[in-house]
Amino acid sequence: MRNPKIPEATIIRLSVYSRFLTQLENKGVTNTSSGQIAEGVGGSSAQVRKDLAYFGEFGTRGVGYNVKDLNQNIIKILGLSKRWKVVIVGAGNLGSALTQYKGFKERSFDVIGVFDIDPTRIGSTLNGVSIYPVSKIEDMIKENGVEIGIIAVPADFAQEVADILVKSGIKAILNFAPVVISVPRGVELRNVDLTVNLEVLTYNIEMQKGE
Amino acid sequence: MRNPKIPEATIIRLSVYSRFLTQLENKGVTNTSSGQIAEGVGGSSAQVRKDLAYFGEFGTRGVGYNVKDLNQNIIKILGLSKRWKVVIVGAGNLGSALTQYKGFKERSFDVIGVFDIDPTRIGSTLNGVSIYPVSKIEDMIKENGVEIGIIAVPADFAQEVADILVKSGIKAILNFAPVVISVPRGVELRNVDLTVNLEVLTYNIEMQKGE
DNA sequence: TAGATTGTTAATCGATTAACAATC
DNA sequence: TAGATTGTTAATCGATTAACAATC
Repeated sequence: MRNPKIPEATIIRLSVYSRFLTQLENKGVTNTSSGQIAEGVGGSSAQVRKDLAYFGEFGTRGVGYNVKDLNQNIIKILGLSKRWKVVIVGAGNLGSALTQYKGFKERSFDVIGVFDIDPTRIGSTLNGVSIYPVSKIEDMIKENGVEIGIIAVPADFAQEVADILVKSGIKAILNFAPVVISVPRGVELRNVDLTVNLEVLTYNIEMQKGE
Repeated sequence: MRNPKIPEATIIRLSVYSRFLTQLENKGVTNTSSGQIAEGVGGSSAQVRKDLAYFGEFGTRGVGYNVKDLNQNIIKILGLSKRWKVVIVGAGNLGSALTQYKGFKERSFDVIGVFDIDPTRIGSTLNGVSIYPVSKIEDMIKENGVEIGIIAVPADFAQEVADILVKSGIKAILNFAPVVISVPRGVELRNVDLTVNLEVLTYNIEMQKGE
């Protein structure tokens, strides 16, 4: 294993570095440094170099990094040099917004189907993506080799949906429902928790006042 | 300062504990233990006790915790015993979904206005919340003492919107735009990064394959 | 009392930061 | 060569885990 326990925080930062490098590329910048990247993403240059060092040597001492090269390397590390098929379960407000979110396509994610239980929604399309009944999830995943599922249903149904996704062979789940769900080992799970994020803010606001 | 550097991870977990305790309350459960909470949220009992210990003694040795009491204490810690006014900037798909998101109200957040630059959107309402022109942000924040702003505009406009919010006296910002924005010290900032979350998943999927 | 479970301390683990030799 | 910046090691810092005395 050439992988000595890489912090998750490092992976998150690599993703942010990559986005920043893409910005530089678009501006026509060809060369950069750990200092410039750090400034662009709000970190330290030592941390940028450390994060990159887990995966190899991408720069030139005394010179810095080639923007395009480095970005391609990070994209490769993150697994984004291929396109990923994604299904979204829940075609409510949030599910619909996510389905139509342009940022996913730019970063190599293709939403190929949305699923709902509401018969009035089924059959219509969102930005060219069809809404199917939940009963079709398994076929869709198996026939297309879908590896990522997004859960955007109310909390009460989230575990049930997770179970369907797992049974269908999904590899990873991004959960937006405000509830803790459990999946077997081997299935990756991340939670995007909208209220938790706001609550960290309110805690911090109150702390400031109290100081 | 009776606040010896509390890890942000602790605050995030407290928010999740609180949600779990609310579930228990709704089921009519009156008493619980650090072990039960840990099981419910996928952590360890030692960590639950440690997290709570930063703020006081909420349990009884040999007995456990009173569900309602503990939840109220955590809610107080997080600053949620009052209601918070929130404005959302951006009435596109994501901003609209967030405006109509029911989970916020349940956790003491009231969205009192949405702002956009698109004249065709301005004047209509989303779930009873009016869409105003961006030029009205400052008045709205100042007149209502709004403390939290949510950014749901494209990346290119995010910094500009952040500047407006800051200038209007906002205390905290939740940023959904996929770009690093900067705010002065004293303004809290958190980022909810949709693509970064997917990219951590793809990295992990690829890692598993490689092992 | 015996059993259970907290609150807290100490030990461990892991991540970040600082420093600097290597080298372009 | 002198200046710049990387890659890497060692030092520091912080968070988690384990253990257990306190006590209901």
